Amino acid sequence: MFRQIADALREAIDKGRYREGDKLPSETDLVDHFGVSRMTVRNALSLLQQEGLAVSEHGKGVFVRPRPPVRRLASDRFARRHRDQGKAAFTVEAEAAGSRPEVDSLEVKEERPSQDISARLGSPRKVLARRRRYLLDGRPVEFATSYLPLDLARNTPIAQPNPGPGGIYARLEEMGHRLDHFDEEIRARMPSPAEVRTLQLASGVPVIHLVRTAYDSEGRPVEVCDTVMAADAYVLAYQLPAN
Amino acid sequence: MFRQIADALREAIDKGRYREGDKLPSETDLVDHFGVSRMTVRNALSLLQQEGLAVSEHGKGVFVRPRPPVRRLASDRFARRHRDQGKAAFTVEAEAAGSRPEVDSLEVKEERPSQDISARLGSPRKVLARRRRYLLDGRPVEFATSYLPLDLARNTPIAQPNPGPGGIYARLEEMGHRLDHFDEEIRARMPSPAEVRTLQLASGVPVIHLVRTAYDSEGRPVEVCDTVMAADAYVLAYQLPAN
DNA sequence: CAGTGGTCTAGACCACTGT
DNA sequence: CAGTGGTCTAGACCACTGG
Repeated sequence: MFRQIADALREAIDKGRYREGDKLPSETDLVDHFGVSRMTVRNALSLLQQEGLAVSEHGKGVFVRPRPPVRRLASDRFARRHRDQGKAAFTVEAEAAGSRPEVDSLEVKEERPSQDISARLGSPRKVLARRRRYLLDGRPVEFATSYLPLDLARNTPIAQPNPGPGGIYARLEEMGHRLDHFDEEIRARMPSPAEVRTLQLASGVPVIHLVRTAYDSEGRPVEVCDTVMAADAYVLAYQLPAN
Repeated sequence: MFRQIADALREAIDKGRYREGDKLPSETDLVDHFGVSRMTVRNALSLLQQEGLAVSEHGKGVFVRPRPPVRRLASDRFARRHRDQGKAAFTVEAEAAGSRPEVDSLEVKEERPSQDISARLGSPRKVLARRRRYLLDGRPVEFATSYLPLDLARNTPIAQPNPGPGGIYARLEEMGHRLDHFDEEIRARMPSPAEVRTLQLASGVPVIHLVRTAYDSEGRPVEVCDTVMAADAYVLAYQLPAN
């Protein structure tokens, strides 16, 4: 029964009878309309939320989930030519798209690396960790941590909260680590409770987990950036040569 | 209360007191242990399932979700050098990884393209659609549809269920469409009910939606491949040049 | 068969929202 | 304040699993 109710609502949403942001019938309405108990109705609404089709707001109602504008990450976003500006890439790009960018909870620390990070960076004893959260129009969309071998980053502008124009990649190149290429690994999964909090994720929204490793021209890994993104806010775009 | 129960179980899982595939305490056990009603316990277990930490099996119990082996898709997987074999790339690679590959529900049809596909392919009136499902060790992991402009694919080996060694990309190149590059777009979201069925997805498992467009050396889009993957079965890997 | 999870009921009280 | 969703109870019957 609760599946039938969910199907009915899903179809109504698909057919446009309810649009993004519209309020669905209240639980009481559905109880009356379908002649079932409230738990059954709640079960149906819960299904739609798990599918990412609806969000509930306490005291207000259940709404068709609005599709936020997505941020497109192009595969050339770290190309050197995009780096000679005074502002961070995120800021430039967000303003170009007409959004209000913010960077938040910036934290720079020396740490002992996790096993995974350590392996990717060639087993340094300690690393510099740069954490920050990105927001668009007040909405958190991404939480990222950069790790650099401490022997490379200590007492450099990279250890400062604001590393200066062009970001840490520009600083690395100034320090003689000409960047050669980046490896990116992409996974998708449901968020942990902590991630739900920091990214203010609605239920039914997965995260994209991206781990990028930057290599210098000698093949040494110089940075690993671990990024968790709200999946409904991003499209990742890559261009691959046919050979 | 149900959050506390979920927290307790989550912590026990994180700390390894329950391992992958282990059975969690039954609902009755939890009711007795925490002194709450069954709905409260079910609420807690449902949370863990939404997080992708647990799966329930009717009549058996609730189990810590096993992490299946992931398939790594490298960004050079369509490089020409990987194409001169007799078998499909999926098959070769799966066997190398020690898995048993299968391809399933193969279907080749002429269709009118959706608006999105049409735009990507330069607005052909009709397209050839090649649908197929991929399985590893009996488990569905990916459902893919390739679309090609019909004027390009009609009456060619591409319109056959088995297009021959090297797949449709090899055939396209034989037909004079030398491939130049691919664009890939990646999104993650929760699956539709239909996708849950065809990929046999557990709750709490998102899908990765990948749309790849192949361009020939004249810049013409010659194929769009729309792929939906079980997110717990894949890591996508890309290599980006620093310039 | 006993034990498990799946569904549903009927009712209660609470917390949040907007008027 | 009325209307909304959030949580919880106590109980019932069902469907599936395994011995």
